Amino acid sequence: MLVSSNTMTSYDQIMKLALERGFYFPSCEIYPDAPAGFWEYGPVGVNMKNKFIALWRRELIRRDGMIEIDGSQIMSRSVFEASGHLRNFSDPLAECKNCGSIFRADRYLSEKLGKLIPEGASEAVLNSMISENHLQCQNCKGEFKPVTRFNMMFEVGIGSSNDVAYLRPETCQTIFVDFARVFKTMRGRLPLGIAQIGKSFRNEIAPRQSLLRLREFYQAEIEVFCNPDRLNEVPKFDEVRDITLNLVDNKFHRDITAVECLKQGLLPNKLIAYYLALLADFYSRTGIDMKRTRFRRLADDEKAFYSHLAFDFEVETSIGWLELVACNYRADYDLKGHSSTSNHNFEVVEPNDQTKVLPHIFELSMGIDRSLYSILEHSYHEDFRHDDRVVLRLNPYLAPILFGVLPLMSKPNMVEKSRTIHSLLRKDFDSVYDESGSIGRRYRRLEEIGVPFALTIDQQTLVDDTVTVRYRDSMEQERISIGDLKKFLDAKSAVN
RNA sequence: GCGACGGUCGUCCAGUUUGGUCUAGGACAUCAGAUUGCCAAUCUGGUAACCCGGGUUCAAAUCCCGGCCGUCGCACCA
Repeated sequence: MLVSSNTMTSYDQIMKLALERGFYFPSCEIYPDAPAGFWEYGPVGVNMKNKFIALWRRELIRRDGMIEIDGSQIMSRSVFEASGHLRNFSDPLAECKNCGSIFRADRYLSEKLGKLIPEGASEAVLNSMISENHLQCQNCKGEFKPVTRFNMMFEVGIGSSNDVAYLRPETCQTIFVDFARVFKTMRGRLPLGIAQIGKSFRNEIAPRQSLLRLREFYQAEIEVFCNPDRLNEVPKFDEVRDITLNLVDNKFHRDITAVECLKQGLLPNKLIAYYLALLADFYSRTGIDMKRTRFRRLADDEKAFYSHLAFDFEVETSIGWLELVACNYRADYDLKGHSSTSNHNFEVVEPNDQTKVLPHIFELSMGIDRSLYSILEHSYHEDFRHDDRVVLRLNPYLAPILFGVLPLMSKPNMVEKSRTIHSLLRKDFDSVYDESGSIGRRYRRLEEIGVPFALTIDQQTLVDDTVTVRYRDSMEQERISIGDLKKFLDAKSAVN
């Protein structure tokens, strides 16, 4: 039993580990004009990210029979006319002429005047309201410049004529735009999940806290296309009915199962219950402490403009509750929009009764970067019994490196044997070879980046072809013959 | 974006108050050699930094201005 604690794990400790060991670090850091909100994954981080994605594919995509696409990051202007992002993905801003403070014009007005400002109020309307009511900056009593709109999308110019296009602010638009072709060519049937992993781009005003609020970030999105009249026809629901969802609406329903949520009317239908449970099941395999997670039902004023019903999957971290996944019932908002803008027909035929239906969409929009941060924080332990060693207790299938090969002594015959053993395994697993420093130091180095196993080559190896396997968490050891190592490592790195 | 505070080796910190032996120091980490040989041992040696630009000055890590970045608060988070 590991005597340890991660109750003290802080953002700063994870940041330090990330910088020192190559998980992630600031983009363009050698130049003084490096903009905020852009971060790179180093060698260790990228391995972990790839493994997280592999787990996502295994536990969500393949498990549920979803299909996956990979689209362009730059998309045409029309896409965002149809999606509503050109209209809604921007805020009217009022800037003080004097001190430069910026306020959201509509909210500022409604706060100061005590009345509701309509969502789509034009700049002209907002300007005249400001001047009629003689509103001044609340910080310095300065006057406001005319209201401008700030859109969070990055604009790019295409070709020599610089035609306007945008970096996608969410990956899911590709899935909507491609839906008709993908559904047809893959002979789809509702309900069908179409998924995508990729980068999205948002011009955040104040990016902060490394991976937690980025301007360029990874999303893993799943769009479930469904028949709105058949949201309770989900035979697979029984597989997940007993999975725990910590649901929060106006009160916390801790340890409530998916099936109980349905019975109590906390979730509206089986389809939503099924996918929330699937998501919870996935995260329970990442090493995140599920006792420190919740599904929070968003109030109407918190929801995105396209969302009819929204649950955030949140994780408790040292800096508070962090949104990892947005689960939105988008209804027919997207396909309707793309349909009318493009004149493309997105209806599909239900095979059993030949009715035409415009699918509704339930979406699971996962932030990969935040997920990885949360896994790191929940996995970070200090072992007070052994010199406060830092142990990253990652599940083997998420560990950036599965094992290290270590000669006990740097004697030529032992080094040679170790290299031979490593070359037997290195193509099948992410691994390192290390002969530098004392054996204890090398163990410590490995466990800090979550390497679950160390294979130590000693005198006995040279005699009987066995190695010592040392376990990261318990520090226990056992002897395994070289011929069995691949099978052993396969078994140990399997998802359970 | 506003405000407050800050930015020195990979990481953490000393040095800035009062400009000058700072040719920038330490710890940890890292590399090489010696030694040891199953849990961060020891010894020796090495690599490695004043965020960027401008200004003041005989002289700037240190003072001033601007920018960039970071932390926190406000605002924002579709």
